[in-house]
Amino acid sequence: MGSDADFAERLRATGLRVTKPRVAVLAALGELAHADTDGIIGTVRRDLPSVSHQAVYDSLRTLTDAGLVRRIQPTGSVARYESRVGDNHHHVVCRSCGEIADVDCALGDAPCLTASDDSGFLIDEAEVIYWGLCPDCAAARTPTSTDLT
Amino acid sequence: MGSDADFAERLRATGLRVTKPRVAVLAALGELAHADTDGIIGTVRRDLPSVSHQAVYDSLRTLTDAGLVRRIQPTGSVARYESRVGDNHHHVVCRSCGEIADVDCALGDAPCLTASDDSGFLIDEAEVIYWGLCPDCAAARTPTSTDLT
DNA sequence: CTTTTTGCAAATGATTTGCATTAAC
DNA sequence: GTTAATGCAAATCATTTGCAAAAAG
Repeated sequence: MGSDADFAERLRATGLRVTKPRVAVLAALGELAHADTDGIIGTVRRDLPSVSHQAVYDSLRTLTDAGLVRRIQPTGSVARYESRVGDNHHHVVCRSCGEIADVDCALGDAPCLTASDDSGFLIDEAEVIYWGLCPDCAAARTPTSTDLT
Repeated sequence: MGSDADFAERLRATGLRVTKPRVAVLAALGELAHADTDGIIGTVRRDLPSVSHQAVYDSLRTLTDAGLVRRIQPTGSVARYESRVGDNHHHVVCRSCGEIADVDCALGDAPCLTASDDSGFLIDEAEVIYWGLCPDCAAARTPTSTDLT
């Protein structure tokens, strides 16, 4: 889903300079679902062995600010990134192993944007995290009993 | 909303030992809406000048694990805590100043728990963060134009 | 050529760890 | 009395900062 030339184009279209680390980060996010910085650096270094930690951090911040990448940080986890499709999707996080998967909100385009009392805030986005157990961790436990251990 | 004796009782009811830091942390969370560790320590030290950083961290973890306190961590923010009422409420976070307010989800008791595709996860909680601008920050900007600056 | 980005190293800041002392039960 | 929690200091880990060298437009 995207060649390097493709990523370069996307960067240019956003008004960003095309640099190797940035392209490599976009490529890495194309393969890794919800990678943390470590995973991203690892993958980026496959193509670009010499990238520094900070080049990746900087690329991530730039890309995030530009809206090409989305940053999420489930409570108790390090920052994770995903290539943002612009669609309105949310995440399921496994309480046990930290695995993350995408989910589309059942409510369509602007889920939950209707807070019953918004305290006067101008809300522009609703971010939803579903907490639970991934299939593997659920299977490892007794599905109905020992859940609170 | 809760005297120290009250907090002690709640701790006992949960099977936790009643210690000064824990009571003080609960008391602090009773006054502070969505405090970060720093704020909590500050408030706790008003009553208990000698508490250590770590006693508070430990209390917070214990209380969080026990379910008496809820930990939230909006992307790009430090961990924040709130006394958890057990009700299903969510949060609005100001992109500009970081202010947090509570909101009740318009959908009632189990909002958004219906993910269209749960990837096989056993979901037990939906955490919603509404991003936007608090009244003050919204007023500081032109409500409708310069929002993307 | 000019401006932005990289890379390096060191700094920061939140959170955790291990262990002796102390307090709760 | 036992067991668990505190306090202390040092460690860890993600992330940021400052500045010279290198690369992009």
